[in-house]
Amino acid sequence: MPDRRPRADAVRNRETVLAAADALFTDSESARTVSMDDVAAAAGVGKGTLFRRFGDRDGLVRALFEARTDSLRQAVEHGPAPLGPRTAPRRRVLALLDALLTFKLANRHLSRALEETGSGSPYEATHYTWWHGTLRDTLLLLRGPASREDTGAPEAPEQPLDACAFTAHALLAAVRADLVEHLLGAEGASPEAVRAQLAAYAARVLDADGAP
Amino acid sequence: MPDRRPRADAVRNRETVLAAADALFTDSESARTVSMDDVAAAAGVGKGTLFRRFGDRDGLVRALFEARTDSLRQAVEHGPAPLGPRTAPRRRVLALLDALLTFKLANRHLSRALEETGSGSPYEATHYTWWHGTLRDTLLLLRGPASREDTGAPEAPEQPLDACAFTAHALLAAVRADLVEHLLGAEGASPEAVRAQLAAYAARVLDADGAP
DNA sequence: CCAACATACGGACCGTCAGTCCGTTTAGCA
DNA sequence: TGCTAAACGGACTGACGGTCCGTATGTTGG
Repeated sequence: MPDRRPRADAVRNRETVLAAADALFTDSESARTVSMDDVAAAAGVGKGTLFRRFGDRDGLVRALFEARTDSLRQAVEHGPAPLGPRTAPRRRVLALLDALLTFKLANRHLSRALEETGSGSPYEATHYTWWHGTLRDTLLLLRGPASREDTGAPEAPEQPLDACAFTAHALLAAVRADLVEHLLGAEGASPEAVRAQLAAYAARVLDADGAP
Repeated sequence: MPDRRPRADAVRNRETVLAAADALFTDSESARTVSMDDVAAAAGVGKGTLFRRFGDRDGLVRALFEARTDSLRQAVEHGPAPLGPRTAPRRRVLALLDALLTFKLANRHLSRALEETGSGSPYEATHYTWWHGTLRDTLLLLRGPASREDTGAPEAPEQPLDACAFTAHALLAAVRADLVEHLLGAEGASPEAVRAQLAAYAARVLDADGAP
């Protein structure tokens, strides 16, 4: 009883829908103005097909986001410096943040859609927990393996809330899509200015990190 | 043709609605599960009344938030140290962040409702721009008056994106309602732990702030 | 090449919800 | 007490996310 490969028209439609949704999102001001009917119509596909493929609105946005994000993720997980895992921690943290910010700058609307469309908070999304885990682990390295028995009492598998985890959250919060959008839009900042400010900010956080 | 004072039943209803909405929000898991019909029913008031008073969903949430936030705002604008304007900058920044976080810890659901219900981004909301302005100005003082004749450079009303403004955004992002909720909920942190982590994080940012 | 089956398709349909409209009620005033 | 402007309430509308099911089509075994 082997699982058959998916039908040809199915995969074709999947691509069509993804492309249509992408175009719609990047063209529209707010992601909320794009309805599922719009996507279906733009893709020349029935609504049923849309929901069958992606489950719900969230699923569509997630699928699109993952497709666009895949190469970045590869680079972080297996690539060379400065994003890859063999980079020196401090440099890598800065590179990770800059890469994430750059992606959001280039895909503002999609990123906003992802963060605001979630039925729950964006913090439950697997892509967030992945970024957070990666960043936290790198911060842990940066801080040095020495100070690592303190956070948890020897027998406490549940750390209350370790400093690296919080720092990772706080740094990621600084590149949230709606903030980025606001800086670019209402505050009229250039992408380069935002990147420069983030880099300076992150450097300040890191430089103070080791020394209490 | 003086504007008459509002009718007695109108103000009574306003309070009733606000109280009902507050109760509903704090009881419900996600603010999105509270419909306007729910509020109207709980307040024992017609839907028309609700919308006449508050304009739309956003208006209701904003009104409620402002009512709950008012005393804090007073304390920041005119109160004594550590929140008031006469506090030493470093101490005041820490106090502001802690006060804001404490408020969000105590009013999780309302705060989340405020941030996620906005038709636009939360960054356009006046309460955000107020917090951001206050924080930025205090950071400016902290950094020293030296580097500061530029803001109102006679001919440059548009600064590109100054470091204090960005830092203020980044620090405020660390206390966003959904992050706070996540830390408390999914990560099981205690309110005190979150406050401690935020204080430590902010201190790191500030201590590095002066020295490039 | 054909038949039969699994899979996918489409769009009518449903429930919910924000927001509107308008006929009715009532507070406030002279 | 009677008049009027203000407020009230709830039926109604339009839009949207999501479901259902009869129909069409790619795929596979004979």
